[in-house]
Amino acid sequence: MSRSPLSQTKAEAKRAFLIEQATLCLAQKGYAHVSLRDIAKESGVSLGILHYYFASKEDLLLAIISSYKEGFVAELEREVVEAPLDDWMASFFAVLHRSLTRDKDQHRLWYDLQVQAMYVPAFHAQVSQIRNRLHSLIMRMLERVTDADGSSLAVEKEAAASTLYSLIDGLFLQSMLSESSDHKNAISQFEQTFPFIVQSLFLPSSNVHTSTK
Amino acid sequence: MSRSPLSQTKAEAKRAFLIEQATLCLAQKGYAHVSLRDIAKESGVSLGILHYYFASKEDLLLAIISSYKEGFVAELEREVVEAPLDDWMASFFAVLHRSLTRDKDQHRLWYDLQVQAMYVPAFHAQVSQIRNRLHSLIMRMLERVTDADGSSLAVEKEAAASTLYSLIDGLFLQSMLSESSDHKNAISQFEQTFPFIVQSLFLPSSNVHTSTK
DNA sequence: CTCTTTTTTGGACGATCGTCCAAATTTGGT
DNA sequence: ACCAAATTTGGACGATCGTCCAAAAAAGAG
Repeated sequence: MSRSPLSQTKAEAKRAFLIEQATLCLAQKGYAHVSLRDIAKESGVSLGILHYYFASKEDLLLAIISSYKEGFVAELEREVVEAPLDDWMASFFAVLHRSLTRDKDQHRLWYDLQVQAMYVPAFHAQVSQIRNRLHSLIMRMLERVTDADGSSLAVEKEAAASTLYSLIDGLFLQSMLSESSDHKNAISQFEQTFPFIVQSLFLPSSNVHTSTK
Repeated sequence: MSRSPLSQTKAEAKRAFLIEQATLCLAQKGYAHVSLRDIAKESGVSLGILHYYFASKEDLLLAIISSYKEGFVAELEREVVEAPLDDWMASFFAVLHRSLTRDKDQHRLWYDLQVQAMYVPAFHAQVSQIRNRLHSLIMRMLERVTDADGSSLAVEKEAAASTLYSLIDGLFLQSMLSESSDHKNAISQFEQTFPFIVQSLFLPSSNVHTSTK
């Protein structure tokens, strides 16, 4: 009889391990310069294993993107939801700043995958799904703030969340691109302008917290 | 005697032609999926030609990036500088909107090259140079507006230009990523929020034109 | 232990990559 | 027309890619 009901969890665990290792390898070298042999060597397994757990390289990439969603986005959702409501913008900025400096390679990989999704249609659905989750995450955060302190948005919720998302995306990209030359400068500008722009999304008549300390 | 003084211009013309064809091919397939044979076939020349005019593939890529700078950025500079000062935001948005819909593949390539520059150090200098030009372009535009209608910026020029750059970058990326699903939605949100955010960069006491029509 | 199933290995396969070069061709000065 | 330089060709080279597979090794049920 089949042993799959018992060994299935073990197989999935190994599959998850391989996805994790592959993500690390991919974050280091980038989509264009990584090979299945790199991933296999980095994971300490043979090359054939990857084709045993994943049908093809494209299959592995899709699993990596999906895993990235469950990891990074879930963590971000938890941190944002659990963030204190008083001085929320400071804590929100702190989350972004910490993620930007600590998980730099992960974010670089995220932009890489997004760009690849523009060329490879097979990646488009997964990437779009993550972006939708991030978009709704930002929108829920905005709702949470407006509900708490009675403030209101200057534009409709969808537009405000979309704008804030684009701004954060652009600021992250800028901060990562200016690596050695003026990285700290970009970070400080990030810190200076981010709360300012966010504040402008709200109506000036409301009592929004703007402190960043 | 060497004929180089005369044929040099001809050689440079062919070099420029190859760069142009290579840019087109690269914009279609993306950095990760393009080969020198693709470029050669698309250009109607043999493979060896590319190594006759370019030392290596990396050399060709650098030439492409440099050519991209001279093309797109120069055009943008001309259009922005020549833009009318009255209702400047409307014309500025029009330039961005038209470039976003017409030169879509070019912009996609630009994000691709920026991401690759994060992995390949050899590309970093050229990409950073273009970004600096775009940054100063935005800053000059802001200066031009403030000088003309006597308004003033809410934050320092550097920070304002940096923020505006990041916002445009993020909006472009968002608009391109949401291709078939809600592309027009992203465009309309772009149109709705962009002048709003730009306006918030200026002090509310000034008489800034906010119309987008 | 025995046997079936699952897992893993190491290598082979054809395709394609960037690179390189000798020979053929074209070009332009004299 | 002649010749030397510049240009172009087509193919070869080794390396590496994703894919695939037969056989060995490991694992668990009986």
